Amino acid sequence: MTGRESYNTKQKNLIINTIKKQKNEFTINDIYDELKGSVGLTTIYRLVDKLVKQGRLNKYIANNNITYYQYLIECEEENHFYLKCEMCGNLIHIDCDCIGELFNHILNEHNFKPSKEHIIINGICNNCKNKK
Amino acid sequence: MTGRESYNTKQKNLIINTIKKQKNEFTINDIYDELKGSVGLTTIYRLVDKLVKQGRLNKYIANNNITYYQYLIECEEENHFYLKCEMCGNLIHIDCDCIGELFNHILNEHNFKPSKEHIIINGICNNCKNKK
DNA sequence: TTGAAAATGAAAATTATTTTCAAATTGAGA
DNA sequence: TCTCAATTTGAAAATAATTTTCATTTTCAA
Repeated sequence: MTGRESYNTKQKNLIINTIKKQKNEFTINDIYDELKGSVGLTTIYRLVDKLVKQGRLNKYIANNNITYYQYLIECEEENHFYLKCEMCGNLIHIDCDCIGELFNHILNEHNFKPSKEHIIINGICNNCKNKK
Repeated sequence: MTGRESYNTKQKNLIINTIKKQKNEFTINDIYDELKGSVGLTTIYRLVDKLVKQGRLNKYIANNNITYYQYLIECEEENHFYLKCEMCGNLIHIDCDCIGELFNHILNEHNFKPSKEHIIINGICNNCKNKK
């Protein structure tokens, strides 16, 4: 029984809702632009940081050297597997045994225990492939 | 026939050699510390950036929020697949059909064309698993 | 209610990275 | 070997991103 861990606030709800509304990747500034006047920049940095530590957001540096975040679907499955289209930016959540099979293979054949975490593979989605 | 593309310099060689000597991930400062007096910080930033763009270095933000780089093995294979131990930091290059099979599966079953690039899966290596 | 813990946000501080620009270096061709 | 334009370098300045500080406000269990 340690002290209280967290309080609910208007700002937290606003930030989380705004994050969930983002189609794909987003930056700190995307969120700030929508919430200017309601939530301070510092608060956004703080909550986003916490979400990254909790594994609910993926943080990465893109080719253009900008730091992006992606909201990752919450579910009970152990391995989350995503395909990310480099053209349209879509993040496609895959629910398929293939990733579990790969992980088993790695465990058994390569003696390596993969972390249960989000795997993102980049490429081109079907839509964009046909457009070209 | 455009003009010359690149000149060889003492500094470039020093930086590349120092990068190759790093055991695993490294920071800009790791390189700078070794080359202080011989190469300026700006020059290191510039070459490392170029190597990232060429795909010879992997750049990422770790949990501690520090930007790390990893030297990736140069080879002709299309898909480079690595296992990275979260305990000892070892980066293990895997030469196995499993990743090609996964990529074929993604292409055929999920209608998505994965990029031919470096895939890194985190976890715990056999050595460290046994130590615990 | 009350009050201790947690959260907020503006400003300041810090840190990482990029730009600028004058000087030095490179290397192909004369 | 010399020349010279293109490239590279690096110190300093500028910029941009992120974190810290701290006084104030909010939350929520008792």
